[in-house]
Order: sequence, then C-alpha cells, then structure tokens
Amino acid sequence: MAQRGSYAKGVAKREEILERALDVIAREGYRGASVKEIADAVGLSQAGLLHYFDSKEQLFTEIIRKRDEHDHVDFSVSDGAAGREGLLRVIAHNAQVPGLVELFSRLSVEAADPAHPAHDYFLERSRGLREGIAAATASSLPGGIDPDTLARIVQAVVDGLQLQWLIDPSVDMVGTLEVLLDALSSMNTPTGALDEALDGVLDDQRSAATDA
Amino acid sequence: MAQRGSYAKGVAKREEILERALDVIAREGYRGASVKEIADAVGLSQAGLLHYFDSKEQLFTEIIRKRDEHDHVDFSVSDGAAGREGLLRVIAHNAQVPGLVELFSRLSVEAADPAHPAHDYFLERSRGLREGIAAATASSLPGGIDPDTLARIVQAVVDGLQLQWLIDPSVDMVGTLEVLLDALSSMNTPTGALDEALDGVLDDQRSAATDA
DNA sequence: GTCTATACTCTGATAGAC
DNA sequence: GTCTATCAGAGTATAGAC
Repeated sequence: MAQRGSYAKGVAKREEILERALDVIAREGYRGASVKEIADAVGLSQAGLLHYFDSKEQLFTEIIRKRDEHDHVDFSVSDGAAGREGLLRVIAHNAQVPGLVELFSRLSVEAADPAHPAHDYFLERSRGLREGIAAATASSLPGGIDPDTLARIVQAVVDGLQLQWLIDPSVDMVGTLEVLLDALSSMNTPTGALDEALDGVLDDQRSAATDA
Repeated sequence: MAQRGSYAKGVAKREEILERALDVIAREGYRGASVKEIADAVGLSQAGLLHYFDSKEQLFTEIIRKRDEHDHVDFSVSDGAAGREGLLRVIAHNAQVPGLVELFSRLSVEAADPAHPAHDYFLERSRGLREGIAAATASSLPGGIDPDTLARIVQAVVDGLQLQWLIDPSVDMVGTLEVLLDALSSMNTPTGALDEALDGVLDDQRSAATDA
C-alpha cells in the first residue's frame, strides 16, 4: 500500500534530493546556500526543486531531519555501541562537515519563530533527547543531577561548542565534551549511570526525527 | 585632545545611535531587523544611519559590542559582586531581552566567516573569557579540570542554553547553569575555586570588548 | 514532473542635493 | 550631517508551456 504510481515516485525523488543536498553541503560547505544552489547541485532547476517542497525553510528543515536519521544509523546502531560513545562519534563526525554544523546552527536560531517549519521539529528533537536520558536514568542518579537538567546541559554544551568551533576550528569539540562527561559521571554514581543514561538518547532522537 | 568639532560629535552621535538601537531591540525584539528598521527606530533615514557605519554587518557587530559593555557595568562592577553571581545576573537579564539574545546568536553563526566584522570580535571575546578563568584559577584546580577547558564548557553551556531558550522560553537558563556550576565547583576544591575563577571572567570580557 | 520565464519583494548600498 | 532618490542584486515564489 501507499505506493501508487506518481506518489511513490514523488516520495522517492524527494528522498533522493535530500540525500544529494546533504552530501553537497557536507562536502562543499554551506555558504549561505540558496535554493538555486541546491537545485544546481541536485540537477534540477530552482522551480523544479521547489516542486517537492513548500518553501526554502521547509527544504532546509527536511535536510536537517535527514541528517539526524543518518547520524542515528551511522553512529549508534551499526556496531551496537550506542550511548556515550555514539554521541562522541557524532560530534567527531560533525567536525568533518562544517557546512552541516553551520546549517544546523543557523536553523536553531531561525526556528525561534514559532511559524518556522523547524520550530516544532527542534522542540520534538529536544524533548526526545531529554526523555531518553530521563528514562534511562530513572531513579539511578543518587546524589546527582536531575536527569532533565542533565540532558539540557549536555545538549547545550554540544550546541555551544559547535558555535565556538565554527568561529575557531581549532576548538576540540570531542575532547571538551569528554572532559565534561567524565566530570559529571564521576559524581553521579560509581558505576557510571550517566553512560547508561546516554544509551537511550540517540534512539529517542531517531523516534523524534521520524515522528514529527 | 581628540575632540575636534565634527569628529567628536560624530563619535557621540554614533554612541547615541548604538544606545538607542540596543534599547529598541531589547524592548521590541529582533524580528529579522533590517538597517531601515533600526534607522526608523533611532529617528534617521537608512542612508543617514549608514553614514555612521560601513555596513549592516558592522552596525550589528557594534551593537553587540555595546551590549557587552553594558553587561559589564550593570552586572559586574556596580555592586562589587562579580564572578559567579555576576554571570548569573547577566543570564537572568538576558531572559528579559530575547531580541538581544537572538541577535547575539545570529551573529555567532554569521561570524563563522572570517571576513565578517564580528569574527575577530568573537575570537577576542572568547579568548578574554578563557584567560580570565585561567588566570584566576592559576594552580588552584587540584584534581580538577583544565581552566581553559572549563572556560569553554561554561561558555558553551551559556550559548547553548540560549539557543534552547529561544525555541522554548520555558527553559530555565539560570537554574540550569547553577546546577552545572554547583556540580563543577563541588569537585574542584572544597573552597570553591570555580567561584573565584569566575571573578576574573567579566573583567576580561570588558577588556576584550573595548580593545578590539 | 520539469523547465523557462518572470514577477515581486526586500535590502543594502551609493549619488548627489541641501 | 542628513535626506531623497535611485540602483543593483539576491532570492523566493508563481504562471504557464511542454
């Protein structure tokens, strides 16, 4: 079902466009990319590209959504090592694709407007992240930090480090994040509840990504 | 000296423009503010406003620089309670002025381009922040974190929380930051070296702001 | 489904009068 | 120093042919 001729083709083409756009931005960077530039890159005219998306804002929102899907597949599930290590691998990968980081950061700000298509997506993404940590930690953070707050802190550090790194690429995002995670886990529980907590994170991110 | 007729007036007017622009953005928010909108707000034509600034980018960069000056005066020096409390007060104030936070976040991303006028300013600002913490802590972080890394983490959390708050204003920036600072200081030294460390932060930020 | 062509809006920037 | 007027350009979105 749900594969009736032109509809299915439209969806497939749409996915193909997103894959290509993602690849181009990752390899060539985001230099204030316009719809026309993306169109050229994927081999369509500007009008042809917008046939598949309502607007530029929606197009870029979908590109970021697609990236989240990739991150989950590539860094969390493939070898079974999710959680802390998965998160660190995502960050390490980000350091290879400044264009995607810039697009993400830009959207993060523009999505402040509740009318922006990425607004709800970011809300949902953030909520999934927090719930993942909260659920995984449950009652296992003895003298520690509220799981919800912990999640916000980790998310904030990741996003903030990206901003610093965009301006100064010599910033070591992975190393800095590791220092923080080490510090926080050492005070939560001797058995490293934080690490376990993070195991649920990316799974929930995936859910958020495909749901919304 | 340095007060020769038209030159002095030009400088004074420039400062007045920045003050006004700052006030307007703080009160009415930043809704993709254009040069024309700022011009209207300060009672000049667009051309009249650009007479004082080379470009839109420079104008906005100066506005942010002016804000840093205000933050320092209003929240760090006035009552002698600098450091941790000063930082928390700045964040609490930020929660009252979404327009300024949005402008700052937007510039943070756009300044990734080395040609952007705010690029060097952000580099300098960040450097001053780190040096402040490093100098204040010196050799007083026993089993703790490298001062430079600590500074990056604190800065990242502040910036990242602002991104979250822009999308969801219910986010408690101050409370979340306090949790992190409490956690970090409890593990550094029994006497709270982190708090002392932060005492040097905003002073250095001022230096950076006026230098560059 | 895709393209060409175009319309329209904004915005930043400049020239030149006063 | 400030304004009016204007320009040039980018960029999105739409109309309509094929």
